[in-house]
Amino acid sequence: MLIKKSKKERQQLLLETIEENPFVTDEQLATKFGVSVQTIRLDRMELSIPELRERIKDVAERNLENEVKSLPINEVIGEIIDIELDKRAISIFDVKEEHVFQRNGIARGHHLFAQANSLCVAVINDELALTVRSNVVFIKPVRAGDRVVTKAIVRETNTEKNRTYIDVISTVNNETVFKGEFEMYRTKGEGEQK
Amino acid sequence: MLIKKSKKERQQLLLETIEENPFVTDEQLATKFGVSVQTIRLDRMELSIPELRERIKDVAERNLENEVKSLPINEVIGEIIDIELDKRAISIFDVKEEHVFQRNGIARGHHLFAQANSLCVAVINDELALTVRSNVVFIKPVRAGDRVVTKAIVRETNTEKNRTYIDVISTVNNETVFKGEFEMYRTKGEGEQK
DNA sequence: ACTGGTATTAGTACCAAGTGCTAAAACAGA
DNA sequence: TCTGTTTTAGCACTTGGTACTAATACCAGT
Repeated sequence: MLIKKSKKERQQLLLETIEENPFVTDEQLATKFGVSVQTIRLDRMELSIPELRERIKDVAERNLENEVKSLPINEVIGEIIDIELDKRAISIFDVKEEHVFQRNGIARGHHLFAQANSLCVAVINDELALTVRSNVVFIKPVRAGDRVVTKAIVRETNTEKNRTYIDVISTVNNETVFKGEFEMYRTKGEGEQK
Repeated sequence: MLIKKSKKERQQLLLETIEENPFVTDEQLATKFGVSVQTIRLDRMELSIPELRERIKDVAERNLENEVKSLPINEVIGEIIDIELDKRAISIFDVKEEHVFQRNGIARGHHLFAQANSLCVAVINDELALTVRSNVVFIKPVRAGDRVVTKAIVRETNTEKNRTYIDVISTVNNETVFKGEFEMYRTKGEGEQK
């Protein structure tokens, strides 16, 4: 196992080792590569790899940020840019890296659904609006960088049944990428508020 | 600001301070509370709070785990607890405050949709799985604190059309809260991988 | 074989942020 | 005043380093 590698090989391996396990000390690395601790330190210097404690701190800090970041599936998904209560509404949603499958770069369906669903809730002029049922179609893949424009149009409100029916169409560059029908529950009929 | 607190008060505050910012040194704490470093150390001992480096390491370790998990599982809303590829899968999702409308405490529909949609993607044993269409029904409101158990059952796979049809049922305490049918696109038929 | 340059090792002093231990003060209540 | 708790001080030691100097070792070219 302890066949002496060249400096370059060792440094490459060093990078990989630390990448994989940032918690390893110089001492352990020295033993692993069969060189002195000083050599490891020279290597780290050349590769500008920080010392153990700094590495650990970086990991800790980086992930403390992530915790804050992982909450954004929160209020309204997308930004509402136009709304006429109980009639129609438009929102835009900029697709970012975190919304797509890293494997193929295509947006996860539930983000498009979330934008449409949020918009339906928003367009209803009522204290309580809940989604009862929906039929949706994902027509064309959406990718990071795309700006999704979603329009919700109220088709019908049935006051006896406390229901509102909404049609939703999402487009990217004027091409339809998503369509849906939403049946929403509401406590009061339109215009009956307050 | 430097009104001397009682030992108990100080220790309570110490706990909160460190909880909120694990990166604080004994020195800084001593200054903050207007006591000596030794006092802080006694306090930490009594409260069995580990030293700075250990705390940082804990954060780093905890989050490194999360990171590893968040590659496969960040892709999924909810935690998959059982899966038989191309057949069935079960995930659980604990509804928290951030998932509900603050107005009425009811979970936003798109979170339930996201859990179901994620599960459908996961159950498909294929490199590429995309949602094409779905019909969903929100049967009963879900609230913060509820644990949603979602089962996805593959109904049919049509290899010529590259489609898989999946039925999803979500329950809270054995009561159905959500139902859905998902039509998924896949590149290959089941069992054709590699 | 001699010289030079790179690579490696050794050794020292120093640092941060501690632990562990002992001992002296300070304070508080009966 | 005595007693017990709380706080402070001081010192030796630990880890995992940095910064720096100096000595070797190795390898190639002439």
